[in-house]
Amino acid sequence: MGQEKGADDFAREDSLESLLGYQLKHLQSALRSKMDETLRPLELTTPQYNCLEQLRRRPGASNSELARGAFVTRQTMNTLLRGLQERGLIERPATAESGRILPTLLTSAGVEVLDQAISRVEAVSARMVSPLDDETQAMVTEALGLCIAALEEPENR
Amino acid sequence: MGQEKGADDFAREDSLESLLGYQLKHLQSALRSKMDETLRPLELTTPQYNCLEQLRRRPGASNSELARGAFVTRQTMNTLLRGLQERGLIERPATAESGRILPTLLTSAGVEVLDQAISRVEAVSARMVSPLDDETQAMVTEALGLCIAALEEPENR
DNA sequence: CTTATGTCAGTGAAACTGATATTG
DNA sequence: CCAATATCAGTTACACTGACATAA
Repeated sequence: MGQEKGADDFAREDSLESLLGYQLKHLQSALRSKMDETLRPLELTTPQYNCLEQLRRRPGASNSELARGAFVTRQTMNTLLRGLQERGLIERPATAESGRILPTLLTSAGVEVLDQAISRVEAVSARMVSPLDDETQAMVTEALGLCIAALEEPENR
Repeated sequence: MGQEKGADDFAREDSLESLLGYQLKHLQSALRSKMDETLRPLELTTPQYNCLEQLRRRPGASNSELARGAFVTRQTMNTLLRGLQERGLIERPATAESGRILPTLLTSAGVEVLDQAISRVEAVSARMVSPLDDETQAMVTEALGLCIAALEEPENR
């Protein structure tokens, strides 16, 4: 069957900008697949992992804080958190000590699962960037950061 | 309120590789938001746009072909196509001429909507890459391509 | 009064897996 | 028999908007 087309062939003969957008989508899709795959044995999805991983770095974060870090609404994050709480991976006080914020913490079970998850995800991550030397990697990261800023800056005001 | 945290602050003090993954997610999220926003007046979602745009470059593509190009399953693409067909933006023959492939084509209404969509999306795309000179842009695109290949190559076989 | 938070409710587009039929 | 296609059916994790109460 000669007419088999790899996914990449679809992007050819197009402008440079849209190619970058396409590559972005392609890479994100591939990364998401591999992450889901490597996390499946732990019964974690990628969004769940991201949530736990954020909590490792920011213990006691609030729901809204986590939502911002994951680029979703409070409501969406709340759904994620409830699932993780039911599984005993995180805990939140029933009532707020001050204000409305309910600081979220990893349970020991959560830490345990997360540790395994991290090592698996790191392997995927390392594989992804393996073709890039440190300099290139840093440059790409910086370039992406510039793109983010350009998209997010308020345009006319 | 001094403890307000921008989304970026969450990624600090972490390894270089995961930072790239995080930037990737962040940029993709921002791009998706802006695209949805700019496409909303046309009542198109980003996946729908991607589907139409693919059809512009590959008129007569089959469902499976489009699915591969969008990194989704045939079933998912089929759902998208049905929606677009009901709106009269695409057309597919009711029966296959040969084999089971039903070649999909843009209708004139589809072309019309797509033209408007493209110019809007191009504006977003241009804004995204505006901080990068052509050389950097090309290098980033190439680097991302290498990452994709590294993730997708069969590992142990 | 304004802003940020948590949460309930409803909804929805998009993704998945599984199974079936057909064609080459 | 095998591989690729199309498609039906069912499910689900995520994501959204809207609304409301509460706290600073």
